[in-house]
Amino acid sequence: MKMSDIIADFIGEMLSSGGGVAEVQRKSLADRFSCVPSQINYVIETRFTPEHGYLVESQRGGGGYIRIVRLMDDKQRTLLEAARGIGGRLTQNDAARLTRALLSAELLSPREAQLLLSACSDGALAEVDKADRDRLRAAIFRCAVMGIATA
Amino acid sequence: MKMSDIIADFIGEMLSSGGGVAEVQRKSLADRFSCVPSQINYVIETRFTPEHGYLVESQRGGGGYIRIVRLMDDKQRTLLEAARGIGGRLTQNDAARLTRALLSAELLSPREAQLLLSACSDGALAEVDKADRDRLRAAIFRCAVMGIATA
DNA sequence: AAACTGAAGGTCAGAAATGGTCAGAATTTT
DNA sequence: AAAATTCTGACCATTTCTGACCTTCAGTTT
Repeated sequence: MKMSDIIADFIGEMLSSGGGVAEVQRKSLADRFSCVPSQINYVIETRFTPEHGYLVESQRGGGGYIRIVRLMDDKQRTLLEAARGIGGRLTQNDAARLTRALLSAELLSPREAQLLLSACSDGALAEVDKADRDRLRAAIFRCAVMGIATA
Repeated sequence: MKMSDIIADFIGEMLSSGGGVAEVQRKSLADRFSCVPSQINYVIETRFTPEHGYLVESQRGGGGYIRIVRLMDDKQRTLLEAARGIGGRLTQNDAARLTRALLSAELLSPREAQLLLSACSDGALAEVDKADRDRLRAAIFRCAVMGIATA
């Protein structure tokens, strides 16, 4: 198997386990596969292009990175799945985590994420009994996400 | 995570909890993050510029400080006013009307409008007593709009 | 009032840490 | 053998971080 394929597979794994987002450092990856850094560029340029359904962002300098995002063709479908996956209760932390995930998968814009989070924050639900909050939060979150998924 | 990002986040937190204003001392901040003071300048110069919507004032000498102020643009201000204008109760119809208004004023995108409306729809609040719904809806709506206005 | 002093903050050049590009060599496929 | 693909390395660009040196301000001393 060619090195490029091995590296591409590795990135594919990262994408799967990372919910569609993989962030790597060029040098580390190159070291791991004992190749030259530009090899990583080659792999990305030949297998993770927009035509293949990927989006790549990178940042140079200290702490730099290369982030590969799998664009889902049917974002709405994924959103819908996410909404269905929400259980009967949702803590504020869980809501934040889920929102971050949807955000990094680019299923929501930053503003939409903020809107969603604020709408089901403890602040918004202040007048609701603590015991009921997480259930209500789950309902609001689910409805909101389904709302835009089926719009 | 890069030091610059960590420091920027810290300042962001201060801005949020400080209602859009954060006042720091360069040396203390640098000490807290074990970096050189000019690093603080770097962070401010790269992430809290006027282009990013911030205003920075500083004062040298004893008791000196650096104050970072988050500026709101007109849209944010208008959104905030809209949020403040929401009374203690909001019917689903009123929510829809208000949302349409914000939408046609281009203060919200269609998706944001849909998200907002779904989040405080009767569907989302099904488990809440009818008598309480409009009050809760007002709270959710207000929080959500303020959330994006002050993001 | 003027000078001094110590405590801030400001600037800037350069080092360090990453990622990007591209021409050409090596290898594989046709 | 020709064409296409893969790999490498030299050189470039960008971002972050550091430190030496500079400026300003408030309070204290003369």
